Amino acid sequence: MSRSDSPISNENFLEQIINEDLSNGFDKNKLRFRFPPEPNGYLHIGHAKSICLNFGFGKTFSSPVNLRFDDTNPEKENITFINSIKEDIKWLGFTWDSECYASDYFDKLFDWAIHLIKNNNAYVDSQDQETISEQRGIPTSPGVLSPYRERSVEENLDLFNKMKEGGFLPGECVLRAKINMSSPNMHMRDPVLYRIINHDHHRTKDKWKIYPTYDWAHGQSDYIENISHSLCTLEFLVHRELYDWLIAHIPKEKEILPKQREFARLNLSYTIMSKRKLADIVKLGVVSGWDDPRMPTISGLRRRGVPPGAILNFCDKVGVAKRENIIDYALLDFCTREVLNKISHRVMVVLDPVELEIINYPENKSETLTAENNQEDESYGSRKLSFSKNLYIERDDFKEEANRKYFRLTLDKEVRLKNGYIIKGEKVEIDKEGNIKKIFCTYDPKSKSGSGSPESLRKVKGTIHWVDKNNYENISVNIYDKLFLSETPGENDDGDITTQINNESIKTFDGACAEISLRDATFDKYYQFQRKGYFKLDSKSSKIIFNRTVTLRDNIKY
RNA sequence: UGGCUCAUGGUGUAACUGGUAACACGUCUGGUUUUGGUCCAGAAGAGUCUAGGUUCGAGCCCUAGUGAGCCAACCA
Repeated sequence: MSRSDSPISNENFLEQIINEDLSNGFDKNKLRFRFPPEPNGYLHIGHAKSICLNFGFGKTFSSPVNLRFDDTNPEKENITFINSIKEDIKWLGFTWDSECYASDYFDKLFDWAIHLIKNNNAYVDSQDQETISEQRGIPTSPGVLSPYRERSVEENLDLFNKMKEGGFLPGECVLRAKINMSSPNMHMRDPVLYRIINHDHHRTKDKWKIYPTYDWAHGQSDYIENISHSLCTLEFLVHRELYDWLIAHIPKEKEILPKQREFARLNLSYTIMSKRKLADIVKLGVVSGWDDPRMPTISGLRRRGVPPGAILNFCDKVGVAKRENIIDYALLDFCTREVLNKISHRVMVVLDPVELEIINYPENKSETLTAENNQEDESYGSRKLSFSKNLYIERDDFKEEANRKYFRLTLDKEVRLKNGYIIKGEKVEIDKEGNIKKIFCTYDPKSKSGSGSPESLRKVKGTIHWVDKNNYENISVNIYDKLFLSETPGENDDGDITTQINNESIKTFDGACAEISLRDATFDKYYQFQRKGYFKLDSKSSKIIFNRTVTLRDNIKY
């Protein structure tokens, strides 16, 4: 097969690395990956990239993927976050092999720390944080050695045990690896392995007074779990030297030495990925919560109506590489529409209603029309629509007069009522303020949709949606816009993310009129309000409230 | 007067062991259409940060610049 017609999509650099390892003799059955979130917040679209990457490798190599909570900082972590993380991963459609916790390895980690001490590779430093930080120096010049660096093994053992027993206050002392205070890599300048934290842990409760740092816990957890490839974002690249050093200095108990490799994190235009800043706008009440439909969290996107498949496609299209990137939000919208177009139930909803009366339609007549639920897929069936003399149409679907680029209803021109008849605007009733009160039209009785009559086959320029004034459901609709004003809000906020907030990011239409079928709207369905966009029933309300997921692609050129 | 990483159309990602740039989004045309949606057809848009070098030939290799990012938490 020639290169040009190869169906194989290009593998990213990480997949190439794995394939190289395989061709160098690494046993395919020993491949194992992991997704290691810290349970200190909700997962966002950036995490989705990492999830898709790791679980994606799990699929392409038929390898297990662990879900491991990096729970080494009890002050910031809690069970709520753990539960939300698990829910989000499941919703995306992935299944983890083992559910692991770094905290499960605290005993092991402690033993290995003793091992380091005994081998003169770690020591207890009795200086405060500020002093240690000063001694570490700056990247361009070497640091200075701690005066406690040469304590005897016995003394270190003694002090470390005392740390464990709660014999010291937080900040009084730490356990440090003894590596190289002149390394150009700051992380090699005797990094802290353990610190004292007086805080109950959500799993180990009050068992521990000391907690391992990220560097001490992460690589070792990978090692314990037999992770073959530990994939993380670029900012951890400088940690790799330490990652490898620590694994090289603990007892050799495992066959597989995990390999850390780094890729660029996802950035999305007009949004922030910083968990801290996301937590800030939640705390400040800028949004209603982590799952506010405007949030870039998985739960926010879910509530907004973005289907999991769209997120998966998006992560696939975004690619994996090592350079800084800002993905155009339009790509996410495209992925969302792409799947929603196939699966959504079409319905008619008038967001901003104005009355339309059909002059020549019999006064007390009412008829039932049939409409397809999804022209992309016949299996979605059809539904009944009620039609009568008085209807509601969208206020901006009418203009008394307009140029020929305007395809909607005007006086003297014909348009089709979707699934109904062809009508012609005749006159308008205007109130004292000059607002259109009511529109009058005539209809062609022979033009009924689907009747097959010559009249019904007539070409008209526009089709508008409508709802029967005598038979509709009043609903509320949330229309969302971007939460942030700037394309790169995190870079323009001068430390205060609230300065970047778009105050018009939500508009609610409480007087929307929906066809009656929406009385039976369900949470599991995705809807398209024809000509208006894709909508999802809000999962947090008992009333009928719809959230607009995304508009339809719009090509209007006036 | 540090170390490391990166640099390809507007955005993102490709280009096998070097053979003069591809795909997707976006943009623009036209067609179809009972959603200004979908679908179909097509177009514009980079000569690969700069300067040298190696080579018959370089986006790919080398050197030097330039620009961007990361690192000096007892966060992850």
